[in-house]
Amino acid sequence: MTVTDSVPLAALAALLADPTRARFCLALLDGRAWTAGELARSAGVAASTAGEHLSRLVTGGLLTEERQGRHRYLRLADARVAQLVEDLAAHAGGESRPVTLRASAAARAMAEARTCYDHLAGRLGVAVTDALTARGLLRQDAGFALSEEGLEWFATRLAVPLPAPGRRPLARPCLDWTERRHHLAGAAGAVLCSALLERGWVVRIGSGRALRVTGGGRRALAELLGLDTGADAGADADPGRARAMSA
Amino acid sequence: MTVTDSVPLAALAALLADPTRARFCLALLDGRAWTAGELARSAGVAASTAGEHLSRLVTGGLLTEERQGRHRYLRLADARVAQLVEDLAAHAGGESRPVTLRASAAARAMAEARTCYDHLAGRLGVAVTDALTARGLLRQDAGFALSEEGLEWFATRLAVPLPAPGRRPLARPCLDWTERRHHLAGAAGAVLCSALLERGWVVRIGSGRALRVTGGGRRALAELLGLDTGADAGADADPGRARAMSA
DNA sequence: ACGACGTTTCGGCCGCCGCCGAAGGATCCC
DNA sequence: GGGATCCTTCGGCGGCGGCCGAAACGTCGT
Repeated sequence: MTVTDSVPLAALAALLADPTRARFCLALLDGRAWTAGELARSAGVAASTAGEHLSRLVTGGLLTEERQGRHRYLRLADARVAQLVEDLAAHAGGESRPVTLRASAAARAMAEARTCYDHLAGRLGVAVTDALTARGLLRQDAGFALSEEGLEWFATRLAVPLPAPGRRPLARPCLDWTERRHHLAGAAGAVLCSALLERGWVVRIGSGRALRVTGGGRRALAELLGLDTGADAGADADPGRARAMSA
Repeated sequence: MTVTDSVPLAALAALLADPTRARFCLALLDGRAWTAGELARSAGVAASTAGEHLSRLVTGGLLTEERQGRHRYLRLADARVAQLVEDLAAHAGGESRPVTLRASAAARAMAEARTCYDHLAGRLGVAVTDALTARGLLRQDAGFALSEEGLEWFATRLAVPLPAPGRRPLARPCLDWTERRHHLAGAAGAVLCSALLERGWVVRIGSGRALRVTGGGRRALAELLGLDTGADAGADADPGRARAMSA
């Protein structure tokens, strides 16, 4: 369509070159499907504006949409796109963004534990990755790779099936933007995260990507990985109300 | 500065969102340092236009520049940036693998030996400079200077006449872009390079600046300077099959 | 000293693109 | 049906940004 398209790289970059579209993609990094209206509000633009942006992102292949009734649900197209956005964000945020120490409750919760597309991030994500490594389950030399013991740990201790080796690598490093270190991503990171969520070991705080480790989760992680997730955070018996996310 | 900067991800993407700037980065993927004019021509824009783009890329941290005389040399800032550009290009272009491979082959040839303006550069250029120095022919203190023995070496051993001392210095250091060290430039560097080319000790690869040391060149350099240029690179008797450069 | 060359600065032009609000479907719930 | 909610389409506005050519600057080589 436009002149930009003569160079595919430029066309792709142009999709992310707009602050509003970039905000959309960053929000969608939590791996969940958002409605167009939610995204519009979270970015602070009119619904009409958001709608056009989202259409461009969809036709550009970065997002996929799913219509349900009067709702339009949007999510990142796949894990590769998520990886790309994370890489760019990490590179861009590099030096000039000590967002880490913002004293808001939401920021603290995010830094503590959150999802990053479909796997764990934040202090929890890094701690789990470190624990796996310390126990010889995960090797971190060139990239990430599960050891034999690691494969067995997933199968018997965690008791979840790992997908057959397909296009997506089992284990890969993902740069954590609060910890500035790598945590476990890839297929193994995804099944680990969903297992923790399914069993109620971690629960989502509000509607965002922040997570909270429950009492049962704390015990389970201690037993499975020797992980000390700290007994802080008071009232564990209040899974419903935890509106730490917003705008 | 602009509104885009409110979201670092968008600011970074905006740098690559312009076809001309994207072309620059893709061209620079070969790891060489290009002059501003070369980049302008390769992208088909005016020198003034290219200059502004390049300044933006430099201040944006994607490129680094180094000035030498009236030239402005530009290269990708580091390997991380190169990785980022490759990732984006791979995602955008879908299937443009051969470009990368050819680029890396070209990059390897360039790093090995090439001309820099009118003298030798790359590993070969630095090695020759080191050999000259080790034999007491070249002094590298403040600048570069040929010793008495060095003058004689050029006249009798290499058997080429050095130009009479004019405006152009006989020997001067020139920063090597791949080796990050200095190699011999100036009038002596120029006559040395043209002598090697004339005698077939080095030949140009394709139409670019990359060079290849021939079998005879290897022997001659070993005898003249005690230089070991490595007997690798297989078939020396096949000058045609070296199409590492292009476009 | 001079000319050639690579690069930069400066105006100025033009087009694209992001933004909005109002109006018009579409869907769900009552 | 009526009304609320979610989204899209359509003009229209404003501004950023890419492009060029001409002129100035610095460097190099003769």
